[in-house]
Amino acid sequence: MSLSLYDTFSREVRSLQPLDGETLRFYCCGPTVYGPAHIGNFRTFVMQDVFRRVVEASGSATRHVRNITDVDDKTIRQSQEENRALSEFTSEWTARFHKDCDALGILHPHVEPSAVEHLPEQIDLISQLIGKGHAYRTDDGSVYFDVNSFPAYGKLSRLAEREITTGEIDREQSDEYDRASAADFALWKAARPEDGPNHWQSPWGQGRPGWHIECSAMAMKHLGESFDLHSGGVDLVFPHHENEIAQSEAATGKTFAHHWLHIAHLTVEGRKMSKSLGNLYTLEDLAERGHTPMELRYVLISGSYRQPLNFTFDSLAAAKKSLTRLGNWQHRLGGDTEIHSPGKGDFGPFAPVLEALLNDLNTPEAIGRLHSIGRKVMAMANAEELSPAETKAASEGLSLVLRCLGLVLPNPENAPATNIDEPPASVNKLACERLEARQNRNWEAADQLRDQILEAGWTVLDNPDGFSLEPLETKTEITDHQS
RNA sequence: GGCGAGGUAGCCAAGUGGUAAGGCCGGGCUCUGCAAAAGCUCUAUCGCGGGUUCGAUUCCCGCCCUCGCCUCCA
Repeated sequence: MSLSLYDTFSREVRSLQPLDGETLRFYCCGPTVYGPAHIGNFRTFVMQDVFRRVVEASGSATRHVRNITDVDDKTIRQSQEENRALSEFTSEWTARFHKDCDALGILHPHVEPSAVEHLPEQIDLISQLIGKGHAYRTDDGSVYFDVNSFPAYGKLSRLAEREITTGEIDREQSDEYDRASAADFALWKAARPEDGPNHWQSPWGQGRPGWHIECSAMAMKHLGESFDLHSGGVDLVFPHHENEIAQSEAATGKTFAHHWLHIAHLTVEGRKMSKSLGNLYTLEDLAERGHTPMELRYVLISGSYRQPLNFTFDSLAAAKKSLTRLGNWQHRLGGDTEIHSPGKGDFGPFAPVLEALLNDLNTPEAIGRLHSIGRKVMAMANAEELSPAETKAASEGLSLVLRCLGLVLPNPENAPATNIDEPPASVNKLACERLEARQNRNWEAADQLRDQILEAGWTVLDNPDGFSLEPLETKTEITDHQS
């Protein structure tokens, strides 16, 4: 069974099968590494990860390329401001990105090309475009793509149906880069003083590549001139992906990507994320509030990728509870807890979950089915109504589902892992006394001791082996502002 | 203004031409000395007004509201 997936280009849900019959080749626009990625960025990367996992579960191999944008306006400006070498600056943020991705259980792409390491490929592509009359050099040594030379321009974003705001070019841009038509976009940008040492030799003089060209060059290098699917956030539909199509197809005459996957944006508490609103959260910000990356992952896949998703701290708390519950199930059924890709397998009683995922990556439906099927299966398991074979099937099915979703669940046996603080000896002593009182069935004394422990700022929880102590929730509410 | 998406229970969020998945919260119950945890269970007629239909939340029209993109933001 293959995946049906909405295609931005044709605007319909289409069955997705590898062009070469074997390996589904796809390209994801990666991060610009000039700072920490925020949870909105991660929605895209997490959904792309689920996409890959589902394709692999459906039986296809994949070849996943995701770039690192390490040479552009933002990386150059920021590194210059910090007085640091571009490569040092970007490799630091690249490392941070990798760390975050790992924490979120995002599989590593098979190839992760860096823009600055693919300058020859980009220059070559630009040369081809000039040669074929699709691009021109300006007096300052920049090169632009001539949009008028490519009649199909705008077909992805249906630009023809829009009112193009020509003439409304940013003043600063038009002063510095002298393009012929407002719609034309830079393939190569001539060096500017403020770029510092960040310019490279080209047939058109010192400069650096434009933003869009890197993806065309790297995608074609690592996936071929024509490949299965291209993906990114919705904001990339125009102009980034539109421009990629124009550059690539003008150069090769072939269809660039056969399917376009775009992930809708994340809003935060009902509002667009922005620096001025102070709601651009990073994984670090969430960690400071006591939330784990997996909780975020769960939230990010709890809505349809085609719809804007509203992130709230309540949903993060809900995710924690759900994960705990799923973790209990997995523990009781005894499945494995690896993060790796699912591959093809028998989903057993959880087959309807895979079905939901194959239906345009319907992750909310899948999660709903996971819960309702899981509840039934666990009820039977608890009533000891499952044969060993059925238990095994359920266990394997659950593991496969979790791997499709990329969820790594908390193990109830190491449950209080969040509690790093050791209780002071005095509190511990009170708790021991309370245990003794309980063993003597002296409930009054036990309750009194619990009150004392509470006053000391700790909660005592009874369990079969004795007790555990947890610090009282210091409710740092969400009222504090981001700086 | 152009293009696009959407308004479903306190919150998040699916879905269907035949009277609405799931999660969280809340209520009730079971278990437990009490708690906690866990388990069970209850809770919506789908923005407003028309229309098509035997029947619409699901299709069409109008209105109100929200949101995204419109040149380098995932």
